[in-house]
Amino acid sequence: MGSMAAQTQPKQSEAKLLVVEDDANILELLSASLRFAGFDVSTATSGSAAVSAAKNTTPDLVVLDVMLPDLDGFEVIRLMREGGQRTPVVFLTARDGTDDKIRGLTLGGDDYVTKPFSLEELTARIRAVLRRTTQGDEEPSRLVFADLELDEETHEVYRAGQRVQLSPTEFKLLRYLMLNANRVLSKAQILDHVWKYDFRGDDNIVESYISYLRRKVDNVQPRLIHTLRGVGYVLRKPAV
Amino acid sequence: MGSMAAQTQPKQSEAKLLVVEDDANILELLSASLRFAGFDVSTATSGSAAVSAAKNTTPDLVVLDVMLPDLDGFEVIRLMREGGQRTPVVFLTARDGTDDKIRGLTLGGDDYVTKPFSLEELTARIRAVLRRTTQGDEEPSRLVFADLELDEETHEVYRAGQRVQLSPTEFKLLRYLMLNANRVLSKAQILDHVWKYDFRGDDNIVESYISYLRRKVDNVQPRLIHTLRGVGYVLRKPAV
DNA sequence: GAAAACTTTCAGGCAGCGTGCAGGCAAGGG
DNA sequence: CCCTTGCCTGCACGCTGCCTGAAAGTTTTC
Repeated sequence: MGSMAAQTQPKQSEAKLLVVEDDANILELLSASLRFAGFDVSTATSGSAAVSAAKNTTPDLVVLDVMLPDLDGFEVIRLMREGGQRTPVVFLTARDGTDDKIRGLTLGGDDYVTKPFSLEELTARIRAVLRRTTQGDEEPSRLVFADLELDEETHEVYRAGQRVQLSPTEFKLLRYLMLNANRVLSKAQILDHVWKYDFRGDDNIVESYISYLRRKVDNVQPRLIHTLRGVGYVLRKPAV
Repeated sequence: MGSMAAQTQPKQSEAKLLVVEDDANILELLSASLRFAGFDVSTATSGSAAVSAAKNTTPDLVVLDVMLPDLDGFEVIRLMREGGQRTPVVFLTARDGTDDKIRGLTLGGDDYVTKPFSLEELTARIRAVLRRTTQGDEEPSRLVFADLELDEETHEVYRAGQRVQLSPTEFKLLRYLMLNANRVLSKAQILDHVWKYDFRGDDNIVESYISYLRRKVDNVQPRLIHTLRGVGYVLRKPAV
């Protein structure tokens, strides 16, 4: 019969997140999708609200917009840490990389993502930070499906033991497919998760990247990337 | 005598739906058939009515036309969620994919269906979203009848253990037959459920697709798809 | 600041699919 | 037994969705 039990959720460890963001649209986008990804999400829309929320709910990680109406993100963190909390942070920043303060963040185990970002980018960073800071129960950084291997830390990809070079978008797409192996993904879903949220292009770009991936990663038997005409794509082992 | 108790309804969990649609014809079509499919349906014909209806009846899922006279669908959702409701949504949208806002709909477990749609398409999406968002009591995604198996998530179909490839319409038709196993379905009924509601064609297309299905899926003993001359078709195990 | 790598769009081509038609066959009634 | 009616299915046509090469546009690298 069919393969097997669950393949339940693309879920991650059920960690508690605090998401701090003043733009209502982006906040909604983030909380909806992070919740769906299996996190326990609470929210705040200002710096001061964030500080007290962090005190009460003791999140495992904070997703924090740098630009806030009252305090800026760095102030928020300073206050939290004065209060004794060492919660790791993933910052959301605007693209003006001139901001020196961002540098040096990765030293403390924190990280940042620049707006606009894709959800795959953000969740990958969140997972990576949690992996680093949650010592003990090693969340593995290596995804494996059939003879396909992808290492989230080193960004290395192997098919049938052979190293394959992927561009950033190709990598993100493949990771998304692997995290959702055996689940059919529509082009709309792929666009929503792998491309930046402000992308205004059409579905065809997904077709293009599927084509690139096939050439680089799926050019041997058995084929793993399958098209379901009118429905979407799926990563799976061929019929029994 | 006869087979047995019930085989009651093609019922899904008796979930409460709120259907929001301003076109009276379509609203009637939807509420009638969703009710028949076993849902507990309430309706609204404007955005503001929808918001307050949602507050009062706390539906398990909202079917929401994007184009409404007062607020648009996105505003409705925004207001509902500001009110603390996390109800999942299936949007009904026009086909002109140019609508930027469509992006991001698949993120929180929500989904959308483009007009014109078939009732099978819509109910399948509703079931899928409920399955995903109702954690806990796993509604199975696999329909089984005799040695026929159909997986709604992966779109895989097996007959007697053998994998069978179906086109989208073939798949929808088979799903409809399986959801209504042991119930006689007229060609008109099939046309109404499996084909888009604006289809203006001939009954003969149902005959054609039944023929395709027989060839692909019913070419072994015992035959499961039966013709009732002058009445319709039925999926059932041969006489005792 | 030039070159290389990467992303995005465009367009041609192809295969799978949906639909209508028509000839043939089977069932049922007179 | 023949005629009628309803159903089955092969065929053909046109359309849609998908794939991919190439070019244009953008970002990164050196």
